[in-house]
Amino acid sequence: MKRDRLMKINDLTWEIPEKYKNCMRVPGRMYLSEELVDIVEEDTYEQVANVACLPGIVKYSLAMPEAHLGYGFPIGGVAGIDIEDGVISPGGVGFDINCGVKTLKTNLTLEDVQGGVEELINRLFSNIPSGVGSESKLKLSHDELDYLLENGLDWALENGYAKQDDVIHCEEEGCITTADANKVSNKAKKRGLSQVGTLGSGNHFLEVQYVDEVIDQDTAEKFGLTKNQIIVMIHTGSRGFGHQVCTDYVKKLEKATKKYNIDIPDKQLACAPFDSKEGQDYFAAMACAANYAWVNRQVIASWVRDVFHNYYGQDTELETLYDVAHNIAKKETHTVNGEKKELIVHRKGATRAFGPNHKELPSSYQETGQPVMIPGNMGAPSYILRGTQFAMENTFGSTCHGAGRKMSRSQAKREYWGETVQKELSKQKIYVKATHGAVIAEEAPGAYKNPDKVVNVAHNLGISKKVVKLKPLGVAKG
DNA sequence: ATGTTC
Repeated sequence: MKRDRLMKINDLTWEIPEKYKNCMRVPGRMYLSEELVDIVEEDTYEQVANVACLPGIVKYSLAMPEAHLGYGFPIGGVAGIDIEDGVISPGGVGFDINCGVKTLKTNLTLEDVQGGVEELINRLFSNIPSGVGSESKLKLSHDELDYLLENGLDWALENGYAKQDDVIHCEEEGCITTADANKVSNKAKKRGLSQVGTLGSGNHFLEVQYVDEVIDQDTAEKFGLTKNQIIVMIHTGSRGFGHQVCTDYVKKLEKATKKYNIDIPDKQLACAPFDSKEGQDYFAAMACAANYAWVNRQVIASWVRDVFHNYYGQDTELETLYDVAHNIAKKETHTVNGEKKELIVHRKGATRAFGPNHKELPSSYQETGQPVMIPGNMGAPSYILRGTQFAMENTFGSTCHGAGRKMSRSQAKREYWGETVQKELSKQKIYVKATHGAVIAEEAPGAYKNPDKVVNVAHNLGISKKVVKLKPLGVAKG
């Protein structure tokens, strides 16, 4: 990245001045270490500046420490936009609407699973469909799907896939109530009918981990986390359903951008006034995809429970720590220049990180702030952090969602061979089971930035604070 | 991310 256009605010905060582009309404703000500044692509910097041109954006166009190139908005991008005179943009949510992480904490320890991880992962792999276009054991009728889209986790509760505790420990309690299934195309619904309870492909995974290090003892206790405890992380989203919703609405909002004479520097920032018919239709359809993803992760969690119960006994506990979205636009109230404002907060490859005493958090997390899950890569640690007041004041309550790619998928496939990567991971006692070698090559640890360095920026800055460090034992991938 | 090229 060209440093001459960046203004250094402090060691971890960099600003793109408002005057960099004529259309910018606010400055850009990127949270990066010196080292990360050097590896962020020039185009990512441009994307942060472009987002600053959107009508209604307040404070800053933000980029979290993992920032890299995305569709229109950067991955790791956060934008708070005034709902009264601002826009909503599908590019600020991403194609995989409500891609996110659900974390289950077990009552098993490292000792309990030693020697059995390979068998456990194989069982998880064969019980939870994965891969591109994978189909579920669960087939829904059109009416059932419509109900699921508008009711989210309540559908899972009523159909025996969830407990009340799962609903409480899920962002938004697993349902954006303004979802309207009439705003979703039949094409999207057709793709969605057979994919509830499927993992998908790419960076999606199901990982068995253990708590390697307790960093914040007090919060770890409140989260119910202890050293050597076995943890399961589920990373997936709304599959072909959400992808189709995004595709449909990018086209509709490209037209709306022209209709409402909105001047944008990049076609991929297609948007509509939040308050317009097009904006509200997208928001109602996006909510359906968000609800779909919460149900998807919950159904997978339910099958994960079945596998553990069969393998380790019926009394094995797998409680939800939390389920959090990292590709979503949410209606939230934040303080802007001393005034409370209703915003549509776009988080794209960014995790919500609400701090203590936030009314939207369950009572169990009022004191600590919400749990934040940041996966690393197949061969590296993941972290559980907590949300902070600093995040509320500086990032609309957001932090990074992962380490961020360092290499494109195609480049990774040129650099790595799946089976070689698998063998190297095996030497580190990490068992990987995938549909084919290409996915392992694309997801090779070397294709990602060092997660410790990215998480440390978030931690040192204070937009989330480390609670425990997790190490992978085995992973099932699509 | 994605029935990986409308």
